[in-house]
Amino acid sequence: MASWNGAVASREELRELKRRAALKVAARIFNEKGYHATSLDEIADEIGVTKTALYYYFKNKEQLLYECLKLTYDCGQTARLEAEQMDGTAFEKLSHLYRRFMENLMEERGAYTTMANIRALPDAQQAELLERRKHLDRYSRMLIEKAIAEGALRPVDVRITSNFFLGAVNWILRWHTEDDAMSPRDVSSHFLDLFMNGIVANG
Amino acid sequence: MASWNGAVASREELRELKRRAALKVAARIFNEKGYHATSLDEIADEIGVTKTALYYYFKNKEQLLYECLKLTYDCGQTARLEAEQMDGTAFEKLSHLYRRFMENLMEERGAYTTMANIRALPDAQQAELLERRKHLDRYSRMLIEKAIAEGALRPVDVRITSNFFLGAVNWILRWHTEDDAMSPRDVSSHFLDLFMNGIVANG
DNA sequence: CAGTTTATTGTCTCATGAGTGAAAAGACTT
DNA sequence: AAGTCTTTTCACTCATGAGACAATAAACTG
Repeated sequence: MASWNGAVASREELRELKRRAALKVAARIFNEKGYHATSLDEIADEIGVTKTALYYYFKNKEQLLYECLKLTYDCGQTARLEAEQMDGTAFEKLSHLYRRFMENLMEERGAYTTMANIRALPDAQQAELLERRKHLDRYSRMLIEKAIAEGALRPVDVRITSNFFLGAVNWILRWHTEDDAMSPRDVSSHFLDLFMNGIVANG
Repeated sequence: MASWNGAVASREELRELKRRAALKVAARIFNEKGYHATSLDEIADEIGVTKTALYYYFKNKEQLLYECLKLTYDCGQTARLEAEQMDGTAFEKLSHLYRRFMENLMEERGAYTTMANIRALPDAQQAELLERRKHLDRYSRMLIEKAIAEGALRPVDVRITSNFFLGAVNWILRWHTEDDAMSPRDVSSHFLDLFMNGIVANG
């Protein structure tokens, strides 16, 4: 690959752009083959610089992982804040939360959804990410419960349902690439439809 | 942990039991933190032996990975063979395939569903596993298409639907532990129900 | 275009963890 | 209880990849 990118911008902006680009490349490879299987040399090669250059932008490899994982929860948080501001039923909020979460993940292209590797991080960062995950999870479960109470959803097991859908969502970044035939919007619509309505024919 | 296990059996049997036990431990840790993040020392420690002892049972670390991944497709294959032998609609076969695949995975406890790490294997083994995955995938997509033609399923996008459900299934081994409150049978029933019927209240 | 800051590289160290080989410990014969 | 397998360990090597540091190159000042 060539080098960083051809955009024209100020110093600070350029630096930020390069950081972003690096994060994006890192996230893509992490999603493809996993954090531990990815070497910094590999990421650097693909950008077109040497490993050492990466250290000018990131403290270390963990920092790269941390920021990718953080982006995952930024995507979730953005979606949650939007949902919280909506007025409407719990069902509508839940739909919005999930749809936007998926769209954000696919559009961002810098997120890494495999939480298993969180263990590689220092305790403080681990705790922060776990807390953010919990927060998102609590909100989503609360909405499911409310939507059941509303009568919009049938009385499913909240834990299982949550694990079911989260698994499907976490897997998206493994198979959906930037140049996929289907847009993030279409994928998330379809996923939401499958989640809400299942696949059996009605009636 | 103590050592291998207290069963009484013949030489050959004992050896096989130990192999199995090791595989089970390895798979659990792989599912927890990923293949590359797991050291042989760690696996050995948890069994109660030294790393070198593992080499008496397995050629190398790759072999361990290979056998865990292979078990995943053994689970799928068993389910497929059962489904193929059934008589009934494509819908019924599809249900059976998925249900048994999930149950087998959870009961087996030696499978590792993260195909990303397949790259760590030699080409021949990679090809074999990819072929087996393809086979399972083809069969499952064919059943979905047939079930749509039957009118049992609505006309969903087969690729997206398949990715959706497989993601959810692949994630199971990450959160379902042997001593989970819910049995494999219950989890798979619930998953199948969610997949088939979605979560919105009918009518 | 000399001087200063920013960005990148080349070379090196060092830790970790996979894999080896020889020795020891257990178990099983006769 | 000496002798032979089988199983496990101890002590080592060796490759890989993260990270440090000093030296260059590029870009921006006045």
